[in-house]
Amino acid sequence: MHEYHRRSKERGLKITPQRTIILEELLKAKDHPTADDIYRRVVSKIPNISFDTVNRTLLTFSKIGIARVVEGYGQAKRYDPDMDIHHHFRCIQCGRIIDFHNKAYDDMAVPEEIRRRFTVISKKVVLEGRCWKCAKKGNDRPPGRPSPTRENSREDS
Amino acid sequence: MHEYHRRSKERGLKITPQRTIILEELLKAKDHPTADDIYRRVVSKIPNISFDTVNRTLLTFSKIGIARVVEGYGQAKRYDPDMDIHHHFRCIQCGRIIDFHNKAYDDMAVPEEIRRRFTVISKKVVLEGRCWKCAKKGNDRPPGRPSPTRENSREDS
DNA sequence: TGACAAATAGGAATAATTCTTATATAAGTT
DNA sequence: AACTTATATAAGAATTATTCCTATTTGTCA
Repeated sequence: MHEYHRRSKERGLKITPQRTIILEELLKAKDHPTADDIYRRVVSKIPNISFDTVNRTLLTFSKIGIARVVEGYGQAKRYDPDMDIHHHFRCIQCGRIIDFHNKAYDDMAVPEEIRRRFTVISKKVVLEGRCWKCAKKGNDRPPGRPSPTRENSREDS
Repeated sequence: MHEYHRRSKERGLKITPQRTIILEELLKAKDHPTADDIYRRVVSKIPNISFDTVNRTLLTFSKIGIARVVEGYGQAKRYDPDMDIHHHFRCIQCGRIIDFHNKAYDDMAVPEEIRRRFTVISKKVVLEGRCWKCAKKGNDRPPGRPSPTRENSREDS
């Protein structure tokens, strides 16, 4: 929240009630909400807010570094308010993304070859496989369509 | 190609000329093409193929394990025919994804905590930052819209 | 308070993906 | 080689996600 004010001023961005409430909702989120998810949560507080504003604002947040877009696979963008280093496990069946922390992963060095050519800002390990729920269901069902965008449970993508 | 026949038979999938040509194009690709990219390449060989067939087929390939969908950030899905372990660098400005190999990364152990709860099938490190081209341009331009879906150069996303 | 750049709402437009349905075809069986 | 049938296809409609356009409003700073 403090970062929000600091970086906004730094970039000449205005503090609007819409942005503030969108940020509050995002920070509150324990999942990795889509723009549409946030829109639904925010619209109850600012009934006439437009989807475009929510979407634009989330992109703005990711540009100024107070949220990030997490990796997806062609579905809707998903945002993550946790800017600390952490890693992801992704279920190839339902699309759920689960955060985890691991010191060894945090400490991995960036290869010289890469550092020479690029400016590396962040680093993360992505593991893929099946979550306990999908493994239980049996892997006979096609891993086709990832989980629905709406109505998400805990520890969700 | 052999895997294609083996796994198709295993799953009761048919070998159709469309699928074969789509696979050939995918294997030929040195970038990470979108379904639309592949469609454009294939349509010159099978003029009346439908986009839907290409899209469906690519999804099928990723299900039977002869291609994979690479991480994106809300843009079109991108496919990768390289099933061997490798890692990605992604430019937050232009969206370009660059493959690289690194033995130390390949050898990282999967944390016990994760192995207990999930079935891990693949593992990869994703680095993010700016590529040399975007770093040169100066980072004044908003990192907003990622690179265009079309007209991609080499070493592209 | 006044000026003005930036942000917003609302709806239109575009992109990406998937669905529906009628038809065609690969692959196994005779 | 013909038969059978589950699977795949084309074509276009429909859905979902995202962005653009424009008139209007609103923070911010002098």
